[in-house]
Amino acid sequence: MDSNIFDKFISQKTLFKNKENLRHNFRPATLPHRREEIDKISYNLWEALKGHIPSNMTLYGVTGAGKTAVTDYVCHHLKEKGDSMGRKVESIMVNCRQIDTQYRVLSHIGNSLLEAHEQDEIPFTGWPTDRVFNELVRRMDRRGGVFVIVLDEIDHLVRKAGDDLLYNLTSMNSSLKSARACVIGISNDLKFTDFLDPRVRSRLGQLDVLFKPYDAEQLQDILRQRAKSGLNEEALGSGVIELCAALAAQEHGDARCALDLLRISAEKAEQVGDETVNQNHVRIAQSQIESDQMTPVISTLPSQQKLVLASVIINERNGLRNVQTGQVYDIYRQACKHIRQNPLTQRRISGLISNLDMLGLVTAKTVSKGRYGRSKEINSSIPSNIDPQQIMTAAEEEMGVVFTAHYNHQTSL
DNA sequence: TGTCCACTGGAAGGGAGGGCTT
DNA sequence: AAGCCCTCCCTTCCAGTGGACA
Repeated sequence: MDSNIFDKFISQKTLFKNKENLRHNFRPATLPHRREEIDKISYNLWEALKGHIPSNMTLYGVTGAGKTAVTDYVCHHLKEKGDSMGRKVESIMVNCRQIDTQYRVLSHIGNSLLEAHEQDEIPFTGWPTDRVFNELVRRMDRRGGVFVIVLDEIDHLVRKAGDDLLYNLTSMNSSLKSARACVIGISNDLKFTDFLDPRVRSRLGQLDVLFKPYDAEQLQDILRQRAKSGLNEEALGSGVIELCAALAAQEHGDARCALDLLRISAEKAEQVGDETVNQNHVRIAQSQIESDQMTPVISTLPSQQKLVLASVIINERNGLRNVQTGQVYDIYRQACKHIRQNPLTQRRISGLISNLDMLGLVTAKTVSKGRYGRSKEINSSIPSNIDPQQIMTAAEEEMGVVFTAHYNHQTSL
């Protein structure tokens, strides 16, 4: 009889009741330890159900402190209540890390307001921004009701593109005729408002909500709640929840990290055919998460960034720690020479290093060495099993591809 | 106390590549 | 086709800087 490669999975006993419940973007029926924050936000958004404009809000807190989850949760309830009361309330969530220019945020919101039968999407480029804005206003007015615009990771956008978007969005109500809008900004950075124009700052900061990081015990509660609906009862070994919580508490109380740990630990246990998850699986999961997070980030890096990263690692593998920008630049230039590419300027490399720092691939601390100048102290955060030579080869291949494509293009003319 | 190093980081702007409008 | 617009990647220019050293 023919066997299918998937057959063994079908007959395999699973440890999960519902794996989705263990994902961080799953919305559970209750959110433990966030009563106060939920109350604050929902009290404000209650205005929307009365047909008034809620205050704009800014939510602060470290990653995995529940900002996004709470907002999503409250908005979901708001919509539900609005529907039952016959009030039109809509929330639109935009992640400003992925959608990170004014134009793109406006067009994203505008396109999310398209009715199913409509086809006139705002193009991803080509229009003047004010036209996109006017189109958005027109679409919101056509729908009517109150719109809650949630800008997640807003600090990222402000740093990159300035505060024009926030200026426009927070003064939107003067352009709207029948609809109303309020803005909720979510930020990991308490001080991002320093970058804002005072007018924008006062309009956006009408109501601030601070999310404290979860402590280990709170993380345990969260994990227990999710495990109850996500895992089979007998699947959970002793001390697993505690260990996941403790490890995540070290990561500044990141609930997202705790949930990932638990889920992947269970996957690991399942893969090797164990009937319960134990602490060993958690350790394995932890190291997998670390390298899993890193690899796709590195591979999607632009080729020049790859070269810079490789230069940092090469320095480090030669026993140099706390390398300065100039030293990285030297190695980078040699690398360019090696693969026959023109090096970029040091100013640009300095910027690319800061970029790598933001991505968490290196740490770059500006330090002053007095008479010997001011520079960055750079160290890589790359696990030792990643080979800088591979990164360089990848960069080289990409540049080669670009070159060939360019060359073919030229000759075909 | 002033100098000076090795940068940092902001600003302005160019040019290529994508697209829209007229 | 010409004239715009937006984004990305990059260069050039330059003022600013923390702290060791003379």
